[in-house]
Amino acid sequence: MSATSTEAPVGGLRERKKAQLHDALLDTALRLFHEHGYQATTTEEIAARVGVSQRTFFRYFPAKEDILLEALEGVDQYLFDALRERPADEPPLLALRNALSDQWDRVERASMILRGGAAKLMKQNPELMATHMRYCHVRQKKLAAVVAERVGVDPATDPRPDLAAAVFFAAVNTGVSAWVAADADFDDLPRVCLEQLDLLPEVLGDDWCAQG
Amino acid sequence: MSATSTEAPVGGLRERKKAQLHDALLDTALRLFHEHGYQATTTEEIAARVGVSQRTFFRYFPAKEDILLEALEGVDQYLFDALRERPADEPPLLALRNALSDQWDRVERASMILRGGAAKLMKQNPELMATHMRYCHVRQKKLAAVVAERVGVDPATDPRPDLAAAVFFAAVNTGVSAWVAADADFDDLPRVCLEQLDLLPEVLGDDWCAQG
DNA sequence: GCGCTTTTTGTCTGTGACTGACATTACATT
DNA sequence: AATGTAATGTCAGTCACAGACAAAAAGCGC
Repeated sequence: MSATSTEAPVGGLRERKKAQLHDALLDTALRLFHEHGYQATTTEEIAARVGVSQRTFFRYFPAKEDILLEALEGVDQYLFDALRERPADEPPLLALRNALSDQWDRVERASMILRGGAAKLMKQNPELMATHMRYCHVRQKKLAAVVAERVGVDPATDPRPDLAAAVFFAAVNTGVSAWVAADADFDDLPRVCLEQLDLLPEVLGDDWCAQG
Repeated sequence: MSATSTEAPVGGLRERKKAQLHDALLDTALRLFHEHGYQATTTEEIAARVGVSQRTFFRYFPAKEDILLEALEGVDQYLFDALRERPADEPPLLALRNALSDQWDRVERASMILRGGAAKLMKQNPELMATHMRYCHVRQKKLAAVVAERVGVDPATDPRPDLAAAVFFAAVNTGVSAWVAADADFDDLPRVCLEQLDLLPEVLGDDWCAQG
């Protein structure tokens, strides 16, 4: 039932309950976001629904927004896995592009909440698009690490993995943004994003300036 | 004295006072951010220092963060101007790169608060980097409009201006991020950002994957 | 099972961003 | 000066979040 969780083989009762509560909070929050919208859902509501105090909620999630972060992290995980499975001789950004394409099937099956949910959430309140941007920083760092690992360089000294991750997210976010603006169907999302990625060479290139 | 303001030839007394108060709030806020940090500065403090109620502060700035947005908008204006002055036959991203280079001199002279300030602000609390990301959405849209105008396409139908703006900010932000991490001098900022922009073709290219 | 330590949770309290409602003041117009 | 309109102040309220401390619930040796 639980939408997320790495399902460790469990340690003591303590850790089990902790993980359980964590997942309960996450799932409940996402469900409430879906039902009433992000803003309209208070942290007290979430806590109450799960049966804990608001204070406890904040002990599991430093901020309300972190709920969204974790949800995205779940999605990113699929992307990372997909990236690792791409042939090593593919240049990084092409591999990312293809990984994005590969992962979509898995995401679709992953979370019902995400499927119809993220779509509606984004359309309901565009502020989430802005809120979402804030996390790109975190997500980029992780993606950069995976890219660096893949290429075999040190992300601390080589700026290219960071830049590649940034460009990738820039393109994908532009795609998401366009998709929201177009009010398109959920299944169109990947296509729109891939289009942006495929457009990168042209946008970067020199043959784009003199025309009407 | 005033750091910002388009200095209209003034209409009635009303509008003059309004603009005056707006600038006073902006300047005071930035000064306080610089002195005590962003978090430590309360909206009440800002309002009190200017001599108005907190409620009035929020009537001028929908959120505390909007102070930062407006400050950035001021900077962006220089970038837009610089971009418009670049030769028309330069491809968009190269023109952006050069515009960034061009604008720096003007920015340096523009605001004392920005000069030593933004640097310290970013280093003091890295959360601002994340906060800052949120605004890229807004800034990107505006930049995309300028790019579209320059190239002579409709930004509503052609996705390339949006993508170009997104990629540009992605690179610049990666540069800023690296600069903050390196704890470098303020004057190094433009160089670091330009480096990222110059690195774009390589990162996009195919000749980057097989090496140790 | 029974104390004892450690972790986790609840409760209380407080701060600070932000908002709606409404009275009040200040400019504008005639 | 009279009156309408826009700006401001005041007040009360919501909500995200944080510190402090006590209560409850593991874990652990006996």
